[in-house]
Amino acid sequence: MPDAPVFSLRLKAARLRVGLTQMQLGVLAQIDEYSASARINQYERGKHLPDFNTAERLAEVLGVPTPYFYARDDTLAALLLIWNGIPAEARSELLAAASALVEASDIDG
Amino acid sequence: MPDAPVFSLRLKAARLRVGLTQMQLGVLAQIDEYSASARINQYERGKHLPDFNTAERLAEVLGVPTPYFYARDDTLAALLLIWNGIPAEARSELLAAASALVEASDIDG
DNA sequence: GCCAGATACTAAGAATTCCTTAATTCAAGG
DNA sequence: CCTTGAATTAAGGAATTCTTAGTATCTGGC
Repeated sequence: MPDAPVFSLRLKAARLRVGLTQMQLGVLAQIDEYSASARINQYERGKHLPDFNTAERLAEVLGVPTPYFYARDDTLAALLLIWNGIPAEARSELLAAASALVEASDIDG
Repeated sequence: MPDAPVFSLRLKAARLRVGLTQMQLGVLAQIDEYSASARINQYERGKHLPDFNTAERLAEVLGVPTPYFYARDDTLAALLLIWNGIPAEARSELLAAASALVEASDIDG
């Protein structure tokens, strides 16, 4: 299967990290138990993509921010994974650090 | 319109920042000129959502990372905006800073 | 106020995509 | 082998989006 959608790769990676089967993931994300397995498989194989609400439920179950599923850049994906693992205060610090980097790159071109 | 999809809000905000009309944005994102206006409008009004490929083209035109469209959290959305405005080296620094924050919050719980 | 052009917005059927169902394939143990 | 759980697939029904054509709203000039 050439060029699987980003969504497929990220979903599968996240599911395997957590250690769920396709069916388990689907059921936890409130998909009907009779179609849960097929649907998660279709997402991971790149056959279909879920709507946004489903994506959000999958993200919650897997402990990732929803945007993670849509991040083609691996470095950004890594950053998004970290985002969900730190408390609100640390998130603010991170945003401040990012703003500082903007200033820096603006200055020295 | 109660609870417009995140995508709608982010798309409109990004388009207005850049200063394009709905039609201009659609055409630049390679949508047929006869349907460009209607489609962008449907996205911004939350009537429909685009497929992933279209979302990526819109993101490129608007100078935002694709995941930005799916970020419900405003703080994360701000971070994603910064991401596209800094060079690769600064991105690595940001990821390193984020990793350091994980260590910190792991330690002092 | 009125007009004209640009921009935003909408309805509805055509086109496309996803979801459900039922079944098949694959892998690891016993 | 045989069984069992997990992964995978086909195909039609269900749901969504896209195209088309048109209406509405806004803005500047007169």
